Amino acid sequence: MAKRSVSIYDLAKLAGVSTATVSNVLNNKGSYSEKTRDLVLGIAREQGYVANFAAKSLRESSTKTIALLTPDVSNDFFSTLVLKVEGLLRAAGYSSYICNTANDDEREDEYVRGLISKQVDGIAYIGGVTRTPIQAAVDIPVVHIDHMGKSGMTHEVYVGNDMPQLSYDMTSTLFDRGCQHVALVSVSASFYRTEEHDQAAGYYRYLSDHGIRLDKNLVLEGAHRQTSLIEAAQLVDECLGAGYSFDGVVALGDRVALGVVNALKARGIDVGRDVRVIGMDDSIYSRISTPAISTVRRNTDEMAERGVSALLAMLRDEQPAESRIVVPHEVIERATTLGE
Amino acid sequence: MAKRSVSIYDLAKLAGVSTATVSNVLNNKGSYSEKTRDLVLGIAREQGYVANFAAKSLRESSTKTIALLTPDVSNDFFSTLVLKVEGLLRAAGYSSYICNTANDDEREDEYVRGLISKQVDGIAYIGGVTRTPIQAAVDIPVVHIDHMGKSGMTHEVYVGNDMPQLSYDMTSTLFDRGCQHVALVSVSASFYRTEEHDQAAGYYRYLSDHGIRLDKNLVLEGAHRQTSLIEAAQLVDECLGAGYSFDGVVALGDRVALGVVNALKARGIDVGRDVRVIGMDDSIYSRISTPAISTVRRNTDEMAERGVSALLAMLRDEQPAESRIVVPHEVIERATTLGE
DNA sequence: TTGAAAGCGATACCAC
DNA sequence: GTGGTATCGCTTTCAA
Repeated sequence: MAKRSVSIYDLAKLAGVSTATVSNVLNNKGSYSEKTRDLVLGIAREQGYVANFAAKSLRESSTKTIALLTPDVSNDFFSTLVLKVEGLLRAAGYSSYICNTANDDEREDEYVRGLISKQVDGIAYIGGVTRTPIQAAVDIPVVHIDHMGKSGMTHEVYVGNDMPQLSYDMTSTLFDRGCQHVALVSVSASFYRTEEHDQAAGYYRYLSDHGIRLDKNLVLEGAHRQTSLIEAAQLVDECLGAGYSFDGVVALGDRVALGVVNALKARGIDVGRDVRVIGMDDSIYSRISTPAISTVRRNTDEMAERGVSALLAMLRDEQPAESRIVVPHEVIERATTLGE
Repeated sequence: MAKRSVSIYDLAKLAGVSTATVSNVLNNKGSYSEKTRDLVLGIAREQGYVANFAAKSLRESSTKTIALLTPDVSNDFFSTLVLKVEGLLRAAGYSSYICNTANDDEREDEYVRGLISKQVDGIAYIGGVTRTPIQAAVDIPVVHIDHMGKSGMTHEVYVGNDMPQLSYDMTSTLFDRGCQHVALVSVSASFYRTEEHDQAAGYYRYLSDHGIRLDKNLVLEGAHRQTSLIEAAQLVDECLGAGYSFDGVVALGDRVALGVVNALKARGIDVGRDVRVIGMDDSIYSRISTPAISTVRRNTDEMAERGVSALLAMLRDEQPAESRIVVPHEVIERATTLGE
């Protein structure tokens, strides 16, 4: 297949100039007469010339390609970030590899080995949790989006929300509305348990800050063996079935929150009055629910933008201003906490 | 950055053999003694050698990379396919570029030009609609997943459902349950209007096959200016508000169906009895609804598998057995048509 | 302004 | 079984 495509050498021959000149013209580099430029460009166009990136990459040891590592693109929170990041990178002239790690260290290592071989210029680590120090392994710029970590390396940046503060704010929203017994529902949160990115930390801190006794029966954790929505509903159902009760729920994720709301409604509980619920992500799930679910906007667009520009800066060999970029979040109250 | 990585040449020098031998050992090709093999492999490992793919690609004119073109990865139907396809390709030793075309011809052309330059070995066109003949432009294998077209080219395969039949089955499901006036609700279906892939065709065909008069007031089309769920709800609301009525709804998509159900519920209509609704995709949206929404399973996993194996076959230069692969679909009835 | 030629890293043909 | 070397397509230095 592929009738050997035309090379810069062919163009040179046709134009009666050297490959050096052709290269210069094609890249707006060096100097050449307007005449040669038009000649070369004309021939290039008529021959349908397209540069061979493999050759260019080999020569320049830069592929203009970034790897997007994410646990699972089919998760809508991640895929929204992937979409945005890919778009921004494309605008900057980069292609993106998509790599689904399933949060599996081994698979991640495989990817990284492959990527270093494929000579990617940088890595955007979206929403995952590494136990392996990526940056050290690849020695190319790495940006972590939606995850905070301790950056030691020079070419590593973290962008994300202040998660402990975020869950703190969720919790305080409920108590401020008069809740007395607030449950915490999460699904697979353990994936996210790292020193600085503990999604649940704020819940615990709020309780201790306010001298409220932690009731472990109200901390419901699912292992994410099935859709988080279904699992969350089951957790709530079991808890209630076991005779425990609560009047507020901090749900770590809108899907989780929707599951909670559904489970409560199924038991005839008036969500928003009897029990208040708050989720996070401000995703479609919180909006399609009846009653509409209070949530926390995490500003993913800003995450993507700041992450990509930090990455691009590193690719230009600039030292990024900050190695940890905190994107603000914002509580959005809807019916499930307002009770209207 | 990147202390020039070790090359095959370095290995050769360290092992005291030629690059040819090293290459042979590394690729299990040609012949060499066991001793040299162990020596070379040992040194390669201790030097942390990784092949430079740019060089390999240049030499072999094959990048072991596939481009995934999709309108929008953040759409969960597409992203599920992307996830599956990427996984299968990875298992076969291919990396995947992710390209979001937004169904924009111009952007698509840009991508294609870039991809041909980046020397991708093949293209998986997922869920989009091309007006530009991709295959002709790139002259590499192309598989269209979730879209049927007329393949003329040798290296082009289409994989998807029989959409006209699918919507026919949706429609008949409703009439079989006793509906008399069935509406059709779609959002941005016009994107999909191609001769052989008209999502709505089966609706019209069912009506004419059964001598049922088409009521244009019951054909509700949205332009997808906002979330399809919201838009669908508005369409239904306007229709009802204008005094038209129906007792069945064919919704082209589960999100659309969910919007329809919400709109009906808001008006106090008993969904499943007064009005029956069927969606398609068997996505989470149909399952989280109360009442649960009847839908059509499209077997996306099978689509991905058959699409990828056809692509891999073409990459091996085999002629795929079929150039149009029809994946079976299956109506799944739930509360919104069963009325339980 | 233009060109000759070296070299990026790997493969493969052909001698030995 | 092993090695010398041309080659893939492009960029870039240095001379002319």
